Amino acid sequence: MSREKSVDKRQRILDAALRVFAERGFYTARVSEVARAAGVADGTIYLYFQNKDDLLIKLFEDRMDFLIRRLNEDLAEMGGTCAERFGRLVHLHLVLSTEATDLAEFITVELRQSQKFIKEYGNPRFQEYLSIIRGIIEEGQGDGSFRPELDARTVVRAIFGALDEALLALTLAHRRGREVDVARAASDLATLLLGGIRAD
Amino acid sequence: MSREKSVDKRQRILDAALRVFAERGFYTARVSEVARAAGVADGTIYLYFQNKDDLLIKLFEDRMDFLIRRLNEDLAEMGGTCAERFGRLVHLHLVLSTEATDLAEFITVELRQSQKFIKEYGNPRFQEYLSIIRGIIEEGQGDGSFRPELDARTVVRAIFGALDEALLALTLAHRRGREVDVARAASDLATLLLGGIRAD
Amino acid sequence: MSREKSVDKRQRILDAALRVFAERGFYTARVSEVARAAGVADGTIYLYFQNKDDLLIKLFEDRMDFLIRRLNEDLAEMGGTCAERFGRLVHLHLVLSTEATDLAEFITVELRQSQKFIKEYGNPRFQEYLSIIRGIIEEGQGDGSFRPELDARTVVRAIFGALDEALLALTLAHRRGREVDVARAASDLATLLLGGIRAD
Amino acid sequence: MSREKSVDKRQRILDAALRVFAERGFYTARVSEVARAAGVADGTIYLYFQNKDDLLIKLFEDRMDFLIRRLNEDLAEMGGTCAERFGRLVHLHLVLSTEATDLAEFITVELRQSQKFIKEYGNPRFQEYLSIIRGIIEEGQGDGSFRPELDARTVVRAIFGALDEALLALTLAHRRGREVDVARAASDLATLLLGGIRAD
DNA sequence: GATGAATGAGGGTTCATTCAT
DNA sequence: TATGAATGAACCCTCATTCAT
Repeated sequence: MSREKSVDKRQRILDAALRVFAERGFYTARVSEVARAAGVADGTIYLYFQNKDDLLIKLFEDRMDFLIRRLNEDLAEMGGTCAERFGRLVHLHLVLSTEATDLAEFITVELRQSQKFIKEYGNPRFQEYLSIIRGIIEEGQGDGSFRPELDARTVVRAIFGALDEALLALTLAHRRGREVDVARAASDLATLLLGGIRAD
Repeated sequence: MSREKSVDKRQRILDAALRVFAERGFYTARVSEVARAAGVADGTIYLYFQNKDDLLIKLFEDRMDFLIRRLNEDLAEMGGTCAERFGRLVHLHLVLSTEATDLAEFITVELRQSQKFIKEYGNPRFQEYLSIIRGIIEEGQGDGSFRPELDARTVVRAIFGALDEALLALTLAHRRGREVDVARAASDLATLLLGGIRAD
Repeated sequence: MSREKSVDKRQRILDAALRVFAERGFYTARVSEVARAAGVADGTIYLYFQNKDDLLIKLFEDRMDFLIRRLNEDLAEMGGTCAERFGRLVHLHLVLSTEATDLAEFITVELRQSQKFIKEYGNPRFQEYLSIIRGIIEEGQGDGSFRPELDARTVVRAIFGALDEALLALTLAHRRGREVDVARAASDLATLLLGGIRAD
Repeated sequence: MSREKSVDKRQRILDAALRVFAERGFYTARVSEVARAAGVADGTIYLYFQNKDDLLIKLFEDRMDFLIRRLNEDLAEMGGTCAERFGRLVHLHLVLSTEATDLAEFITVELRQSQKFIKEYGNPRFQEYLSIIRGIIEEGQGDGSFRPELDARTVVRAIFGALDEALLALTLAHRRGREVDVARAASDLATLLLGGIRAD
């Protein structure tokens, strides 16, 4: 089987794992469920991943890489003020709730879950995501548009928390079939957070 | 055995579960570990709780009740403006990172974890906690000190997210033995969030 | 459950393991087969033994202890010359083929099998069994009834090999329902081996 | 690929299997390990052997054929008395411990292992090897140099047992890097066994 | 109530074997 | 022939839960 197809199969397993983990949660999900969802045999998963934990880690890395790349590309091509870029970031984050519901649920619910992520694994991709936010904040502080006296790390962490929780709320609402006005939520959230960081 | 002692034992199990779940995570933790930590036999846990899930739910309710009561009492006796009360709330939330580290870790990490909480269980205590924040926001919007055009629900959710994430960051930092300036963080966070919601 | 009964259950598992391992071989045997043969649940085995390997080791130790004790007691009370004692030892070894067929098959087939026994585990009980034979040989060399120029270790090893192989042959014959004249075989074997070690 | 090369590959697999089975034991060894050691793909093994069991059987036959042929040729060209031929046989058996360590370990450890060999498979090559020993014994009994009253089958079996155990002991000692005096051991063993079978 | 030995369903993982290339 | 990715049956072991004491 060609390298092409192998990459394909690995990706299919990751895609399936995303769906299954989002639906059932990592610990509740069965490896055999992921296999079935991917259309492969149970054993095949172990050709591409060391074990169930490794699948979680690799899935997390894969999707964070995707989000980080998408965010970087989008912000790179838009230009604009820090405030505008910040608003764009908020929008891009929240829009996952409807455009990539599984991913949104996976990120919001599973990110904190495992000791492996938060403690042992260290989670560099998460740090990278935070550093994108931080970049905007510090740029704004540098050009005088954002309040300089606030500790950027605290601010960034708070902003991510606000985004993440909002995303969770929107995602669950969307899952339950409720109408979700992502644009409005993004607008409100951007207003709120910008109000807090903007220099007078 | 008297009612007194039974209540005692139930509480001992809850306390042990908090420690063990904070340390190991709900799914990774073993019922026998909770039993050992509580100084009771494995079977005893099932005299007070239906099963492991029920233990998690009851623990969550128990600690949220504690937090809610503490918060309500503290806010009730302090009086002051909405902004002052909001600042107090932020401080009380973050101070858990050093004064109740296990609880902080449990809340921040386990709260999102189980589908049972978020979807099936519905999680009324969490809603109650949110409603305390909401009360302050709406009161502030009512008396003109807070910006009225923001959707209170979105704001509340974002604020909780910011608090929760900040608490997580502080808790993990504390766990790793790093010096943590809770007061500073609380001050920064209050400034940030108040800046966002305060009327001009 | 009392200590008494636990010991009982542990022994029941060992007895069952002996039967199953003799019948099926260690690697081919399933833990669940041992459990069924012992009349316990699969998991119960793991209350008394760390894992399948440990069960094998403990079984080996248990039965070797039994054989060693039996041999020592029997030889202790019989007295007699070294040659007579040697003849008795041969008889006691071979009689296992009909009086403890499972044990005979287990010892002859499984003793050499596992790396764990021969290499890693080191196998002190086996050494102890050899030392009983060695004691007789060296005593005989000491009192001039056995040839002193032979290296006792080589002799002992060869004697054990002869006994073991003879036991295997008798056991398999017995298993196949053939008439087995253990006394004759023991007599021939004793004659043969004594002829080799006896001083002229 | 020519017949020549195929035979080559079959032999390479057998050689690899000998090494791997000696090192790891049949049940612990993986087919993929044999394949890697042979420098072929896993599937290739199944072009030459029906399955893992068959590989073991064929390997056993191959090496026993080798031993039997070597023994027959060596004994045929040496001539001499039965006692001398017997001494030669002992030496040839034990010398495997240093000149063909893997083979020695394979024979001594794996020969008894599988029920398949002892019960189902019946093991004609092993019988053939025994019959060589038996030939010498019976010839000696016929010409009056060996004691005629001993049952040849019992004697042969005992002799093989002694040889086999001695070979195992020497092989393991050699594996552990200890100095092994094969000639001395062979001499002692021949003396011992001849003393037992020789007519007075 | 309290115990903890016993249970046994269930799941992650392995690995002999197959078969499309 | 040869390959090695893919398969999936099988098995060891765990651990939440029960229940006789």
